[in-house]
Amino acid sequence: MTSADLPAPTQPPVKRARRADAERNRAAIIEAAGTVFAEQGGTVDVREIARRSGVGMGTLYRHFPTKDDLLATVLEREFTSWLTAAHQAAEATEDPWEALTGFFEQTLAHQAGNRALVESYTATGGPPRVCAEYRDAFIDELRTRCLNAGLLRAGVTTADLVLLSASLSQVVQATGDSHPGQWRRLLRISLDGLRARNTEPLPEPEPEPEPTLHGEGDGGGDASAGD
Amino acid sequence: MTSADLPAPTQPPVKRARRADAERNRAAIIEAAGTVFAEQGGTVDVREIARRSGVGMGTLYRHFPTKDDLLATVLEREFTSWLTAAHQAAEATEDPWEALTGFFEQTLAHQAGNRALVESYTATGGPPRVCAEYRDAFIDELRTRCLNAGLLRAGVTTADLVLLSASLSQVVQATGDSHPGQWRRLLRISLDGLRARNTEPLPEPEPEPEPTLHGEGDGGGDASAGD
Amino acid sequence: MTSADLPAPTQPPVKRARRADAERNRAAIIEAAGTVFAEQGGTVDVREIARRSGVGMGTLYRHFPTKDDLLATVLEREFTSWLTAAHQAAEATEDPWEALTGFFEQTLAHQAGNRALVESYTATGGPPRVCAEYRDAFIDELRTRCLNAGLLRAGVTTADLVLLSASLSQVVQATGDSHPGQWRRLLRISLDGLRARNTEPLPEPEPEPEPTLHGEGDGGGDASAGD
Amino acid sequence: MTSADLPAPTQPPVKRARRADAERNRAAIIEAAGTVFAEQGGTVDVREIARRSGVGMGTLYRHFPTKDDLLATVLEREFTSWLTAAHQAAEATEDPWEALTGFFEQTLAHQAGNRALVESYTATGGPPRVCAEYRDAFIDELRTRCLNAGLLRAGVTTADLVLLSASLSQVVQATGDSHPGQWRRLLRISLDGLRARNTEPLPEPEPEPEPTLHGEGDGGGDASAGD
DNA sequence: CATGAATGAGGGTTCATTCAT
DNA sequence: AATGAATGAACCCTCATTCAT
Repeated sequence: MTSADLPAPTQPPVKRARRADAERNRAAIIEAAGTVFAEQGGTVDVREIARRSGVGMGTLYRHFPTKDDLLATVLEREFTSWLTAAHQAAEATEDPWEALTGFFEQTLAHQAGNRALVESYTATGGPPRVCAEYRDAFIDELRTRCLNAGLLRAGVTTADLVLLSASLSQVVQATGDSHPGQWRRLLRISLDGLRARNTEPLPEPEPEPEPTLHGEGDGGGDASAGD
Repeated sequence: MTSADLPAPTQPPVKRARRADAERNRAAIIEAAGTVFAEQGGTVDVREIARRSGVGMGTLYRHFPTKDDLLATVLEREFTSWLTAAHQAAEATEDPWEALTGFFEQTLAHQAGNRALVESYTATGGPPRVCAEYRDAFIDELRTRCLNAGLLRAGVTTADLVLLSASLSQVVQATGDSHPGQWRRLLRISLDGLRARNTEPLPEPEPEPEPTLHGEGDGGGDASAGD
Repeated sequence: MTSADLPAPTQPPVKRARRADAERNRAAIIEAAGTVFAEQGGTVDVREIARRSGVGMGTLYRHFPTKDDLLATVLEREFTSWLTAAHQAAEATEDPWEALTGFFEQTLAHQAGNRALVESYTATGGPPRVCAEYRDAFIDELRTRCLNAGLLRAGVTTADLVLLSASLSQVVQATGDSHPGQWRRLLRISLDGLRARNTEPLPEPEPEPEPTLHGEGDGGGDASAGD
Repeated sequence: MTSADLPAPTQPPVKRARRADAERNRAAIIEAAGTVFAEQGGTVDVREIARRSGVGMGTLYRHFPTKDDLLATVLEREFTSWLTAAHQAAEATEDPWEALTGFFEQTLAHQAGNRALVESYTATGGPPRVCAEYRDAFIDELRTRCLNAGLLRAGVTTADLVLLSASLSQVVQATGDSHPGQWRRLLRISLDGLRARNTEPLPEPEPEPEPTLHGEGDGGGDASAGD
């Protein structure tokens, strides 16, 4: 993933001299911000992040013109890395249902204890569009595999699955300290509700009010839990 | 302007009047706070509440020494009123499963759009102990009825149901504006996962880590979603 | 100027209790701000003003929601008090030309050393509309008196006089420390150029570009130096 | 990317190249700064200047140890070039009064729209000494020509003329957008006040207070508007 | 020497809480 | 007891200047 993987024998390693340092700072900021946002949520003092990154305020603001930009960046990275890992895990799993289960397990384990991440589900904006698209595509894949294998309840949409994961994430968050592991029970229950043996039709989703902002809504594969 | 202007010849003169006045103020504050917290969440400016209650800051702080105290009081009241209504509805319903379903429906309908209430699930603290106990007792009743009727999955605990309701509440909140009604699908899925036909055993809850703060947890009927 | 001047025997002196204090603070803020703005211009730290007023930041911002509001208020007050004094002096002066001269003298003496005031001529916005109108009306009066007495050069507009005063104010400012009194010479020169014995016609003012904001422009009595 | 890539066999090798490069940078900085300062005044972000010059911050600060130094340099250059042009124009004009008039016209036309230049009249410091001397000498020349031709009012000093030009410059600035051309009227008025037909003596300049900083001021040929 | 990233002291503004009236 | 003005510690962000590369 880093350019270290690519041999660059004939190129002058110039011009990236300062960039290296800056990149390290940027990384440090993102990492510190990730930690701090996860621990304390999106309302932390920016100074705290600067302090923990070991950089000055100016550096922080050079890299991220706004606190919200920083938060968005951090969330996007966490989203992406989570999705990547989840995707790989799912592809490595033969059994479709096991893949679905594993996805949820991984998701919840990953998001437990990340306050900012969970906050992002409630906050306006939600995950960045790109992530959401990627996520939806991936989840849709899982869904299709399970459907084709006759394992998934008829009528379950991608949006349902997305919402379910978001919903359970918040449970993980809420129970994280006092009842760790409790969420596995809920997950099992929900997944059992998704099994094909549940033949009752699901209630039709009401038509969306005004598609003012979110230009989705094809009725079948809709998603986007977080906005 | 004060009720002191009104002579109250036959009654113990001043004290009562004050009391009444104070009580009215307290009620006004709680009502306004309820509205405002529901609309804008727990981060609103206290002034907004004072303004809408028609009382001064001093009065507000006389009744509630802290913003958090006010919030806790408001939440407790909303919790209680919700539980009372839910309880009555449940008692009026013959069919146990219908009672359970109705409870969830009512809960989610009630909590949709109450930002502070939903926030309270994530925030440390959660609902006050008294409420939690009441709630747990009530839900346990629902659970037992369904169990006895052979409708509820074996091994489902009160805590599971509590968590489920909290979890779905957050979904309602998050999807409220963009996908209203979407939550009914999730609810159906979850409830189907709770049906007795699901015979797989649920994962055992791990033993609690350190009962540092919340001294509950009898192992079987434990609950308390919000801490 | 204070309500102490008005006897209020039959009214309850209630309800202004806190107001008195607040009013004193407000006055203190305005006075301190006046001083500080005059000394250092409009860029001073708000904290400095708070310090010199003896109030906290919150108090300052309670009275003036924005630094600019404070500045505007201060400027308006200074404008008004200056105009009032100038008006009275002019009315007390028989000779029209002497009235005009006195007005300029008073203006310049008053504005010498007030950085913020002079800055306001250059800054966008200028004096508040009301002040400008009052000022223009007053200057127009002076102008008419001189014209009727056959003392003022034909074709001189109110706007000319307004501009002249603004212009000389800046000279006073610029020369204040090093060449005090120097401005009197310029003033004399300018006034002599305004005398009726100068019979050459003045260049026509070009038509205004776009009357986007300032709804003036009757061609004859136009004014508004500061925008 | 540097000129070091170009071999310069027949010349003293490196040093000159550096010098040339540095000189080009310096010129670029000054030019960009001139534009930016003129457009936005002396408070612009130094980065803007660096960006427009195409040099890094370090280079900029190597050439000008302080933002103020850069500003001073820019102003000095603009002053000088303006004076040079004005001087030439004046020398090419036969009629002394026309020369004087032309000087003012040119000055005002030149300084209209140069925010920093006009700001410099109000700011402490003013134009650098050298410029002031040159300017004073030149204006004194104009003055003498007019005096000798019997066109200029008796007692008018160089300082008066300097101040007048500064004063009118600010008017131009202030009215530039809303009332363009308005300043010509004021200029005419002032010049008419300078004509020899005005025989009233001008008020004596008060003796200077303390020649703390600016050791000029012989009473007759004094000048220096900007401090 | 050039570069541009880093620094950090402010600057304007908000808001939970206190306190004089 | 009620009022609402006062408080001041934070908060987010900017920008002149320095410094490692």
